[in-house]
Amino acid sequence: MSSANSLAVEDLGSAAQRDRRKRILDATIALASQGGFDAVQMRGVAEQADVALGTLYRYFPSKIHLLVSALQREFERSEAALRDRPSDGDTAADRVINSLKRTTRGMQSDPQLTEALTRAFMFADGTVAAEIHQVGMLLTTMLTKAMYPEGHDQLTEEDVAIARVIGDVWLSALVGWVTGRSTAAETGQQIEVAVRLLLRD
Amino acid sequence: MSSANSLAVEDLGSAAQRDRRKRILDATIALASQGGFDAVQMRGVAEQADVALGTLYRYFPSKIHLLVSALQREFERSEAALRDRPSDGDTAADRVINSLKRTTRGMQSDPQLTEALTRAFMFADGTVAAEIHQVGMLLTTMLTKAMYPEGHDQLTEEDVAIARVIGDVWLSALVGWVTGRSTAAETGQQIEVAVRLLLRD
DNA sequence: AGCCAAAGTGGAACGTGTTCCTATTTTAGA
DNA sequence: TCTAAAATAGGAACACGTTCCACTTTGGCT
Repeated sequence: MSSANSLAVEDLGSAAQRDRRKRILDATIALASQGGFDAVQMRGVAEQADVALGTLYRYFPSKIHLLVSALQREFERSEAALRDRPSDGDTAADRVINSLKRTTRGMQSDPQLTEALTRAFMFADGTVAAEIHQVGMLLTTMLTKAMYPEGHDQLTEEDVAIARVIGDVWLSALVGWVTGRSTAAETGQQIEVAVRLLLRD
Repeated sequence: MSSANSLAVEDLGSAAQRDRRKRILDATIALASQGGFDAVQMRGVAEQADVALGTLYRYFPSKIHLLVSALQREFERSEAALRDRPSDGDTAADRVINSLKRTTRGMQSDPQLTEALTRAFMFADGTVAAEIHQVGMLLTTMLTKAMYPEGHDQLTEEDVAIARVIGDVWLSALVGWVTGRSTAAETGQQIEVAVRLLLRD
């Protein structure tokens, strides 16, 4: 730990380090928004974040780590937005569909960024397991909260399994859209069909 | 078309061209089996296939195209095997689970190859849409045949939707396994749970 | 204040996917 | 059989992710 009296699980280091990390992720997202995965070039990120290339690699050991970390930050924002203003609807299916469509719409409003982050996520190998796991947890949380907006003492195994399946379909649909294999409308349709199959109240 | 009396939809060219193509895909699969995605290096494939680098790129415009084409060929073999000897079982769910587990087991017996092909598939962009679509069709065919082994006059939209969702989950599970985020057992479990949720007879 | 380890800088260098070019070989058609 | 076009060989060159190194700056401790 960098400071003896810190109790945080994640040690984010000094203020200067937090600042560098933020600048790097900001630069990453700016470049990704502009030109997608290919436009995120390590030399470019370093320059735009005003950091040496070696420093960039000290913070993020690969381009994939960098992009998945950016995804994590963005996703946390989405989840927070959903927490602030949950989707309403009469049935669990409606609420889940609404939540996913809102999130999807948000991502589709910045296609290049979404392309960059999604490609990185799908390409990530075992060395990025920690970050990937974080994102998966966020997604599951998001979905089960939509299923049980009041909160629930304990989720059944089936609840979690359903959330996981929905998450898988959502990711596949997103990949299809990102890689230009399906339209935004088809993506929405795909998600809706899957959710209605899985959550027939 | 290269020959006036060919009626095939896919023009495979002269015998020499078919042979080159086969050699290239053989070399690709050999290298992938041995060392996975990273071991498939374009110079190495060219050398092992006894073909110039430029020729390799004439046949397959990128490493991703190359690997997805290899996946397609392998997948056609799997589908044919399943067609020859369909999985039996009392319910649609049982047959689908058996089919997927057989296929999955086959892939898991060559982890490096599977890693290479799966990563390529997930990373593919719109320029590979044609090949990707082929693979998707094969998968859907495989699943609907397991659902209705006797054949069916016409599949309902729901049938196709279910097959698609199952395919998505299967791919996600495979990616999880390939990237070292889940074990073979978890992968099988994940598929089984999804199928039973979707196909409750 | 002075010291030392850690962090950062700047940039060279390497590997691999991809492009490009010229010379040679193969193939199809007159 | 001869010729023009297409395909292939062989390899240089380029781009970008990644590694490495020598040097400088920063920050905490005595």
